[in-house]
Amino acid sequence: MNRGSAGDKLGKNGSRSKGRVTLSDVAKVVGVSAITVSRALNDPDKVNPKLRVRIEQAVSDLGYVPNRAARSLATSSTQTLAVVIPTISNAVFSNVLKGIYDQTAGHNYEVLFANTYYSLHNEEKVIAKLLAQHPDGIITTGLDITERSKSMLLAANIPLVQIMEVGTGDVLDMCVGFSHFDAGVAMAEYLIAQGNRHIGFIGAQMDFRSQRRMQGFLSKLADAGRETDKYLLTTTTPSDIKLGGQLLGDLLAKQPEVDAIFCNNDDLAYGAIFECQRRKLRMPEQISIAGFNDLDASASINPSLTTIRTPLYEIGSRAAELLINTIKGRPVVSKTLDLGFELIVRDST
Amino acid sequence: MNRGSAGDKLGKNGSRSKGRVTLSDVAKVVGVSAITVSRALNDPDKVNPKLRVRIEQAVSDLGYVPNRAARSLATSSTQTLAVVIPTISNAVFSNVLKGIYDQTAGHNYEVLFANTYYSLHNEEKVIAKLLAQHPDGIITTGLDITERSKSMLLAANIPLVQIMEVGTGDVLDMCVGFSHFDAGVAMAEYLIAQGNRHIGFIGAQMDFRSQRRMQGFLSKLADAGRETDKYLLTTTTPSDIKLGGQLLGDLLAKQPEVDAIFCNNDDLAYGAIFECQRRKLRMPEQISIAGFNDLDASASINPSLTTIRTPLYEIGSRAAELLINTIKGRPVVSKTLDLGFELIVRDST
DNA sequence: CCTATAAAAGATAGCGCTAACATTTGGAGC
DNA sequence: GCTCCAAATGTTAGCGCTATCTTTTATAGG
Repeated sequence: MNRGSAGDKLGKNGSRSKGRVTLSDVAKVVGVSAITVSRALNDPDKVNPKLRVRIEQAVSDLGYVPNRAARSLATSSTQTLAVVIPTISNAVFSNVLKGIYDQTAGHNYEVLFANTYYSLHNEEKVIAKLLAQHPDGIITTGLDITERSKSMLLAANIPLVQIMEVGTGDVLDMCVGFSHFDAGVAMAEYLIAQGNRHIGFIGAQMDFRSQRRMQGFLSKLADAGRETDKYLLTTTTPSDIKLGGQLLGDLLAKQPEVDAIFCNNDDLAYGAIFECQRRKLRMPEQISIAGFNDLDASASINPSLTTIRTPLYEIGSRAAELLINTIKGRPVVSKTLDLGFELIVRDST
Repeated sequence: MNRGSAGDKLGKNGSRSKGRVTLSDVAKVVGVSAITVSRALNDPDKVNPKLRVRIEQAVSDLGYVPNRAARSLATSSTQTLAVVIPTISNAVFSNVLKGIYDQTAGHNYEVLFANTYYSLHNEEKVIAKLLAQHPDGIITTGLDITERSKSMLLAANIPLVQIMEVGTGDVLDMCVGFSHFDAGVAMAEYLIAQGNRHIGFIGAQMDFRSQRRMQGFLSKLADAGRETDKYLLTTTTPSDIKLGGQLLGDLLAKQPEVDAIFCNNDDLAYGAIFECQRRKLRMPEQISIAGFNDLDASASINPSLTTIRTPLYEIGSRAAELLINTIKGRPVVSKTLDLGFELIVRDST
């Protein structure tokens, strides 16, 4: 049996429907009213068990699939959550997204997501686009948003969770993350305590959270009376592994005495380690390399990478949980969740 | 006149609605009918430019956001594509997904996706769930599906693209990918031509496509009169970097003479390379390592990894393109697209 | 001025579902 | 038998939008 060309948008009967089985088709077959079938499916306790069985049989015989658009229109609830992240092609956010999906899967919510590619202007556009779907709740990344985004989100009047960081700026509604500034501080403290003398920082992308990590890092270095600008190298180019090697090379060319580098993220750190390997620089004897996020490869690379483990999956699942609880009217203990971070010391420092 | 008396039972703002701005709110403000506002937004050429400007102004003043559920119901088109992939937490599929998103972003389609976690049973469930959203088209991964999945997909009567591989089994509708068997053959040919004597294979997950790669690889080895089972080590455990190191260790323990290994995917290859580094095995002099997919790190790792580049992003974008063209009734030249693969020779072999 | 025709705007009627209210049914209790 | 009440089912009226058809208004030509 062939599938028929997708061009026949209107059913054979010329009606506007696609000729799909509807609730009233089922109702007709069973000999009851449509609302009874609706109840049998959505609130089974309210229909006579015997009838219910007949209805379920008919639903299955006819292959009835509820039309969620119609349901949404009638209930003004879409059972949909919207998610705004910078980019899916970054393991950081695919981990977060996985947390969101695993959490929602059991709750019959659909997830819609969109990438901003780290642009606030794109963010406005995708927020508008996602809100047009009238999601029951929305997750956005970061606390830095434009006024326009803010007013759209507030006007939507749905629960909102801002993820990835806490402790900076205004939280519009709810918030799940950790302090990037503190993470930067923690790494600086550690590298200082390890006895490194010329401590550097390399960063790419330099979105708001990267900047906060850097600020925390530099503020601690300053407190300890260390150089801050001298061993600093950043770019707004999107981060990748190759770039880590280049930045390390550039920094070493300028300041060969640098003996420890905090890389903005693990990808850059991998690139830096590979470059050190090529230059036959012994880690950590000649140079220490540290990363951020504790992605998969960090434990296996040689030397294994000292990094900061961030609760990515948990951020996603807790944010989705908060959203769902709020939507369902369940009490929410705290509107802001600081999930912290953990310094993972390995062989690279 | 306005809609007044009929709705009065439900209070002014209709207690069922969420008090959002609707088309008729905009229409009232501008002093035209709702359908004119609808046209101004969806088919601007059909309304007088001056009026259109006033309508657009009112839309913006009121912060009107169209309700897509209502639109879907009226048009019986959801402007939604469904995507079924094994797991988002695998760079392979996040690349594919990115291609899908970038392609759909310009076409005002929403994307719904679900993970099967490599289980055919989960796949049935997520297909049912996604179809309940009445997507206008659907993308699924692989050609191996259950009868139940197949009949649901056919019953939905929407365009379908099966992605990731071509040339095996029955294509239900359309298909975009490449031949995993041929990729395995190509790698075997290359490793043989390089003069390796004891050529092995390590694999994890071992989903259908992994198996096909392995079959192609082994069949070529067999053709060349080489050992096939002796240097073979696979597991159904999900693949990750650490596992690559373990499998390499296990294989070397059994067969220390192995001098080349084709790893099921780049992640395993990275783990294998890291393990070789720790064992101070010189690559490629003592052992050659090859991977599959050409992920980001492959060009930077030491030694850089010989691998097979697969058109992941392109698979996603071409699949989405096919779907959209079919939905819009545009002619589709070919229902099956073999995008091929490319052997990337680097320093690890 | 009129008609002819195109362009612009409106009226009406649903899409498929469910909230709210209305009615019927089946027992329990007297 | 009857009343009373809860459980079960039904009726009605939209949710917000657009397909379709109809009417009005602008434009042109004679």
